[in-house]
Amino acid sequence: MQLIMEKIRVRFAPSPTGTLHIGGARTALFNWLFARSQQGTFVLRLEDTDLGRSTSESAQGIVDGLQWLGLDWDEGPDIGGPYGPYRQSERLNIYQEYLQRLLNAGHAYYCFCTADELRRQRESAQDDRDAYRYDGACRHLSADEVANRLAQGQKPTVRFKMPQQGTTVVQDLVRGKVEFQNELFDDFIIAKSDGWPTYNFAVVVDDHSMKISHVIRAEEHLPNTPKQLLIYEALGLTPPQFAHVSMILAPDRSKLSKRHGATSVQEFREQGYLAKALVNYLALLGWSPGDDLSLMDIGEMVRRFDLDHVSKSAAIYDIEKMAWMNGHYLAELSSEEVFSMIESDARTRGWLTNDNHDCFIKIIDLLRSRVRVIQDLLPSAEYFFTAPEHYDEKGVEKYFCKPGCIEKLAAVKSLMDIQPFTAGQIEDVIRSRAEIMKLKAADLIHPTRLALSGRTNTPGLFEIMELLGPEACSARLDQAEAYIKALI
RNA sequence: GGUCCCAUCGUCUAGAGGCCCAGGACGCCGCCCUCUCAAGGCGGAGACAGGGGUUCGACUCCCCUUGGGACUACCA
Repeated sequence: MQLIMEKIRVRFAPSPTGTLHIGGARTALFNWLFARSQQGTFVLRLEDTDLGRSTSESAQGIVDGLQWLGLDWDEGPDIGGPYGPYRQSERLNIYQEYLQRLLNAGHAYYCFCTADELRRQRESAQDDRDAYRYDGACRHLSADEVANRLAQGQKPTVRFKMPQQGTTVVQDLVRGKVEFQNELFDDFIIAKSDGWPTYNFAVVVDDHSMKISHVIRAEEHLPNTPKQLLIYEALGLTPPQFAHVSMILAPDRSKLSKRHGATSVQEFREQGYLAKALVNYLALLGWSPGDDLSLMDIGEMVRRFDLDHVSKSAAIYDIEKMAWMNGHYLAELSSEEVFSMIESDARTRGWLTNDNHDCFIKIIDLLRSRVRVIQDLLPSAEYFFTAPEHYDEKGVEKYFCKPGCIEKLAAVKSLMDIQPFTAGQIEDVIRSRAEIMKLKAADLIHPTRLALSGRTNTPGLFEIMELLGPEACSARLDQAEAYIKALI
């Protein structure tokens, strides 16, 4: 027997009240992967019914972030689609239509209690043993009474009439069967007094009218799901399938927030992380391909993605592993690609000029395996452009303060007329000189490195010397000699 | 407080009753390479939260405890 499956349609529905967090990015990624792996449709919907907090800048930031990650959508606010509009703020008439249906059928009612009254009730219930629930004061208002208050210009909210008994079962694709007692819920508000729907009502209307087949979203929405299910039922609609993915937590196991460092996609981007790395890392946070594979391009993820391997437990995000992955993807870029990513910064620093492009590429090749994020590359390249202003303290102690150091530096300096001045040549000459002096090559190399770069750890010394050129090398060796003499 | 979810190395995870005295990855440690630091290669330490069941057999199933998390708004 073959089941006729409806076309898979999923959505990512952020509220544009902030940046695209990595948690949201991962939810978007899972939806996207699911859609792409099932030949389904991925829709982007903006949940901007909170008029006070939603901003267009935030919406733009989210859109930019998704695009940067490479998560493209088939329908959305910018490109439209058959089930639009895709911005909740443009769907008021649709919500009102469904709201009216609920009102007419007696599944919802007007509530004239003010926000103030409600807040007071909630506060005084704080010390009680049980949870606060709306007392249903307006549930039984007569039709006349309602008409009267409406005529007076009072602006009511609309509440959903919660069944007082029975249980609602959420059949979750990652969590299995989850049951809720209806009596524990109160008559929650589905439309605010300004006429706009609240989240629990708007999602139902939107997911249904956009023909969403699978709702893949964060676990924090699981307790909302029974309310939504009851709305579907009251409306006589078939609900979509649900899959609640676990949360991403900060290293201290608390909910991710600004104090945990970079948490938004934008910040990672600015810090020099690669989209490929972020996508790969996020995919593995809460999902596993089933075998030992961990580095995957997005195509591989699409091929392997399935909801069965989405984990139920919360994941703590580990910046170390993220950085390692970034280093891996950084290594895969061509030098020119790395170059283009740091080009403007390099010009600003005055290091990149119109005629040192090739030299710059060589510097990138020397440094790239030594940094994990692109933004660290330039700061570690300073000595290629300016003579050291100070020398590493431990290095000074270890090399400069040792007897014979001046002689060693002088010996290297005497070699600066090497022809051609290439890494290979320089290495040959310095090594043989060390032999003549009955020294290990390292005895010449270490003080020279410190003299030229001010540091004890750098890429290969001979490559650095080639790029610096004989004049700069000589000058820096002189500078170091003067420094050492001043020490004594 | 109430409701719900979750629980394998420090972290991300594999594991769908015997294949597991538990596999991989990051990190950590050691070795190799080597002019240092990275990168790379090789090796090592490191976990089934606790207690009861069920079963010939439990990391896997059930219950309790403990611990974490989410929700409890005219936010989403």
